Amino acid sequence: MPKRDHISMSVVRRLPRYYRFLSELRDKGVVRISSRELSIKMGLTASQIRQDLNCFGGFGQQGYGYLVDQLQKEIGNILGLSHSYRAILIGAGNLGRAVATHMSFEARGFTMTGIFDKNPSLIGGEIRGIKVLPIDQLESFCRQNKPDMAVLCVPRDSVAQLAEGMYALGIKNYWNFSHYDLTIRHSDVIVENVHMSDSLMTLCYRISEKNKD
Amino acid sequence: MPKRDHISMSVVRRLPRYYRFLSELRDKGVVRISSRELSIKMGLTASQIRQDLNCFGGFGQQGYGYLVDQLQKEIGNILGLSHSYRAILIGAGNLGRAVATHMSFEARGFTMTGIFDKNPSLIGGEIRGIKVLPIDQLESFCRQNKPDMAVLCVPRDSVAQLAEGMYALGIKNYWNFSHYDLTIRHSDVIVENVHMSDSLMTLCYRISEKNKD
DNA sequence: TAGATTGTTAATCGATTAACAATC
DNA sequence: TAGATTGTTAATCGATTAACAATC
Repeated sequence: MPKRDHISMSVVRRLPRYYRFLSELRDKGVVRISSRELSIKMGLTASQIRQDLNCFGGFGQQGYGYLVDQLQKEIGNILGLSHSYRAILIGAGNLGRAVATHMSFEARGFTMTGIFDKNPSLIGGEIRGIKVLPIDQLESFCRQNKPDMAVLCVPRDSVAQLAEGMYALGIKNYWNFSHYDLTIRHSDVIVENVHMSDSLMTLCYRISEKNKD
Repeated sequence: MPKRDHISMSVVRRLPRYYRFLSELRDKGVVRISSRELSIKMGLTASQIRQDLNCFGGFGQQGYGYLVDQLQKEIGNILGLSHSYRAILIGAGNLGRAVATHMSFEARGFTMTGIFDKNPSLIGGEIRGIKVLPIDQLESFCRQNKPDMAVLCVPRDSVAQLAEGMYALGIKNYWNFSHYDLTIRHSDVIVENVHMSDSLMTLCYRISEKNKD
């Protein structure tokens, strides 16, 4: 389906945003949109939108624009959201719980299949209908369920070693919230590091710059 | 202090990451580092690091490198982390609690001064020693305490209207977790939208691409 | 057909990298 | 002084924007 065989990361990082805007338009019942109208809503140029979409295919109709519903679905497919990759959560504290309950994994290509913690007071509890298991059951769980991805909501000091072990159990993909830039030297590993506090510091910078004037 | 008067956003977005890496090195007791060594750790080029830093000043010593402790402090100052902007949290649910407890606001230029919710079962509770107040006390609180920034952890449908009201109460800066791209037309407003699920979708894309081969 | 808007190529702009002179 | 490494300029690369022919 892709017209080009390699897509630049800056385009990829814009796809989820296109997906969100189109989903919202579709929910509002908007049938058709031109690159120009969309560009105004999203704060991009019409050129860029057409350029981006054309990395993957010609989804529009000349003289008419794009069908919102169809384009939203196409981008969902490009993102692979109809997959159902098996995810597990490591760390059922405040942050883990928030991530597990706030993200609709199902709508984003994943199913949550297991939750683990080492804190006895959390073990046995339930999050979204899934029991929190002790971390020492991780190995047998992985053998049985072969999860595709792990959400890491553990303290920063434990994450490197933990990921090491999980890689040995066959987990190759990580969504990492641990405030530590996880890098794994294996070429088949994908890590998405999320650093919420980077965004807070950037906000601090921008406020400070503004206040200088 | 800045050598150039306008700094590109791509440089700004890298500053928190420099800050984190340097903090870690300092904590490990590393005294001195060259752009080349740092570039290897961070996965950047040495050129880029020198270029980035020189937007703000000559922090290094030719023939020697950079003093880790000093450079970390300089970047902290550039980011404005020694400020103590007054922040409030709107929405004390799962996500709000996680954000409030997981971010050390104090180390990032902010102090948490108030927490608000409309859910009676949350009101009166405490998060990090701060009482959760009913949202209808927001107005009087703002008059008294003049918060600089609001962390928005509310459902996506309520955020636009809420922010509208908060702007009227004098709040100009927003850290928005509400799954909605908040845009406010006033020129003195700064919004940092955080979309964690964008990162999840990007991960889904990358996994799907990898699995194609 | 005329009007609109895409898909795509070409031009521009900005960000990254390379190179090297300055200097510790 | 020689060696190392910065600060800075110049070259390259890639991403964004502009323009326009294709076509619905």
